[in-house]
Amino acid sequence: MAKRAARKERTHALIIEEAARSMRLHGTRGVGLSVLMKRVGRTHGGFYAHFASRDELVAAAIERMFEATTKLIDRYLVTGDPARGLFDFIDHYLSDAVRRHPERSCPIPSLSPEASRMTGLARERFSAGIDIVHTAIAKSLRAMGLDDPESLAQSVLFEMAGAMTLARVAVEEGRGAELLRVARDQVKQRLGLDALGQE
Amino acid sequence: MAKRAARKERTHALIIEEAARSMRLHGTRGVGLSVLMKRVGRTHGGFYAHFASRDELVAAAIERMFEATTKLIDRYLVTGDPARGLFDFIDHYLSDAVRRHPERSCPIPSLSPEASRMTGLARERFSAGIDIVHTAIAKSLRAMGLDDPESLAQSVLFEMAGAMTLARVAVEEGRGAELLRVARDQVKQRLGLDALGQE
DNA sequence: TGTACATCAGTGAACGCGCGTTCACTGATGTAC
DNA sequence: TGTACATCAGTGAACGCGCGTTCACTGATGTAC
Repeated sequence: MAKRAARKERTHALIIEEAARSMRLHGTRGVGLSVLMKRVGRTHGGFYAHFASRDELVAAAIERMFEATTKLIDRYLVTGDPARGLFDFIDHYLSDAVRRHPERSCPIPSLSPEASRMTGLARERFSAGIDIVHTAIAKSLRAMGLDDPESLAQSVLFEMAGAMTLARVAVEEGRGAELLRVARDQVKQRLGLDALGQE
Repeated sequence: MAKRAARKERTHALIIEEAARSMRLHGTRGVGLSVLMKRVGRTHGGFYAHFASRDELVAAAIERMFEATTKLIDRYLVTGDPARGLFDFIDHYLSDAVRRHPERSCPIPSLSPEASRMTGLARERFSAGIDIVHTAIAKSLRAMGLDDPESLAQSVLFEMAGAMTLARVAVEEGRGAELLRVARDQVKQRLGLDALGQE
């Protein structure tokens, strides 16, 4: 049977899921365990049947966040035409939907400065997550035959991360969406991808 | 005389200064009023002779942080040759010293995601601060005769903000400095500034 | 299949702690005459 | 210049609150025979 084990596993996954969600939205310090466990439908004392400490949860949540980003990479950057894939990846990564929903988007634009203040496993996982994105972009650029794909990929990732971060800060209505449009155009243009948009 | 007023003014400035320092280092939520007032050499109850609330201090500190950035802009981007000024601005903004000392650097790479979660004055000031940097870069690009300086300036600011943020996350020794070198080269290259480096 | 006991995910109350904020008080500074 | 009173930046203790963590307990699930 293992009915108990199955329920525990489900609870465990739900806690991580909810942490990944609300920490991207409010920052890693922005959610209390009490609220979090209530959202999962459990009482907050039960948390310690799953994690030894809050820090351990943060590390688990970061891992979970990058799994979502990895899925995105798999969708756009692993198979198919590299130029077309990268074009679509950029459109997705810098979409207005992503701007409005950090809770289900790549953690890099929402949590990087916090990550730079972390230590141990959480920090390492975040850093490793960034490397995964960089490597995937570099691979596409190399397949496209571009010069120095490693450096160019870094540059592109910097711009995309910065663009989403700053687009989220904009207060004026429509300004965030406008900044993202600029970023998409600029990134595509310098990768020679702008012609693809006219098909 | 106004000896009392002078002392109050000094204390007020010290509180903002220390807040601007430690909030860039640890995040706006990363410093308590008690520790902060101790660093200023006062007891923490005295805080409320200067600010109505902690939020008010955050707004004041953000204003202070951008004053430092504005000074940087004045130094590099207002007078003199625009290309040379921008070249030096990029070198400074993306220097390894800045990476190692967020406490005395531009708040954009260290606090933007937090800013996107703020409301009211603090949020508006942060957003206005970003605009100041963007406008200054755009002005230089226009003076250099580049196409669509507004969009290009956004793109460059995105990349610089993202580069510094991610360089600070890197764990491996020397990796952060390396990422910044890449970013400086890439930004200069796409602005046609790389030739200036050989003088 | 039925009974007796063991396990352990989850409950819910309590813990100490640091937080932002309040407040009665102090004593140096400032004002009035 | 001297005296009496007012001001108020700063003190230091206390406040309620939410935090992460602990713990005695429960009762459904699992195991042994």
